[in-house]
Amino acid sequence: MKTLIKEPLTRNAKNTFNMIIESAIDLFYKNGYHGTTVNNITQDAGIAAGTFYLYFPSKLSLYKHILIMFSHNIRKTIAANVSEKTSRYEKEREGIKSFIMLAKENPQMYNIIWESLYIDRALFKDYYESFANRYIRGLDQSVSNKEIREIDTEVVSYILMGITNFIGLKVVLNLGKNNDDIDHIVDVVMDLIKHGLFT
Amino acid sequence: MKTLIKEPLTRNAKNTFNMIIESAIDLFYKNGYHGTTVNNITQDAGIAAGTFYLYFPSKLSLYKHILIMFSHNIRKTIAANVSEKTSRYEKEREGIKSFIMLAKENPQMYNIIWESLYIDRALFKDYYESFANRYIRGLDQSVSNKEIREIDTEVVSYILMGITNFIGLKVVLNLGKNNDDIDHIVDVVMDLIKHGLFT
DNA sequence: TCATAAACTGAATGACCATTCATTTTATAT
DNA sequence: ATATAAAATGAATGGTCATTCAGTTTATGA
Repeated sequence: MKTLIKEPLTRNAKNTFNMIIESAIDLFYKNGYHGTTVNNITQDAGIAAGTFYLYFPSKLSLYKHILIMFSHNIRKTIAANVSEKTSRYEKEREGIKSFIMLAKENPQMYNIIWESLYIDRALFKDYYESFANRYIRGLDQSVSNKEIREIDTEVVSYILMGITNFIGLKVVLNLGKNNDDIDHIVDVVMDLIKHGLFT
Repeated sequence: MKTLIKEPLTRNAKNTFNMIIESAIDLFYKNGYHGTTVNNITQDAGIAAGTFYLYFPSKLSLYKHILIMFSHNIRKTIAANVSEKTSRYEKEREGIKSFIMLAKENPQMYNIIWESLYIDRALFKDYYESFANRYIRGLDQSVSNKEIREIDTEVVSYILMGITNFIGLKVVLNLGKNNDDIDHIVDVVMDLIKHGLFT
């Protein structure tokens, strides 16, 4: 793969580089990848069309760069918050809550990551498989600790990612009602995970 | 909204109409909506480009028509299978399994529905909100029956949709391992929903 | 101050693609 | 057999858009 970006060298260039990224995040979110032209991005960033290609070899490479940024960001944020908790229950609660808060604060992130399924399927698969693998490792450890019951942790990791993602979707797109009280939503999730659904 | 389609009248025309839809489903799945041209579709269907516009006023209207077809199909299939079961537990199991089997057999369905988020956000919101509303109604009834604990059924409906969708995603995209034994996967889901995750 | 490299410009290019329409072919009903 | 409506054709149109490039401006360091 060709290099994704050409690093800006000077202070001014770094600034231009960042403005391109910020405009792109905003426009990809609002109008989607295909609904956003390179000229839209450069106009929004207040630069000439050609300047774009000083830093990114193509529109796709910019998209990939943004995806990788988000991916790092999510992992770092969640890992930092989760590591402060000790019990598996608290770790799980914190992981779910961190993700939903992140999604709520950066709705762009959410949309852009999912869209990768329609831009570069391999990228999407990679993203979720590596996310799942980290999850599985944590769950396996908790099974050893006897904090979690003996259960297929691979399937469980997709179950938990599914819950978190759809709750995030609900909050970000404001599906249904009551999307402001994140703590209540997380409580419901934890209640179900702890006690099950049935009487 | 302009009408989505112009109904074909004769036997031959119905055939042409169906070939357009089949080719489109296949190509939208393989290359995405934006990666598929109307000429791709007509070539695959073995007809002239102009013929397309006898039945669909635009590429988007074809996409919407397909989405509505799938939506009906999913609801009808799941509703039929679920109605054969009596207990909430069995209904839930059947609903999850039916969806995953459907997704496995029609991986196109899956991809095309999610892509609506990037083609027409209102369509996507509509799809999931109305799906959730049906789910909520069923859950509320089971709460009345005392088959399900007192719990926020709206949040629960998104939790369950999230689980089903991500498990479906895993199976369809073959994420991770062990994606052939659907019964085992459904067992894990039901185990978690019944007994919770923790010791 | 001057030379050099880095940044930047924006009009032009060429490929792509949804949609149209004048014309032809096919099926049907009397 | 003939008239009529329906179905089908496919080249042409017009607009969009990623990308290029020849030329200009700005910053830096000796």
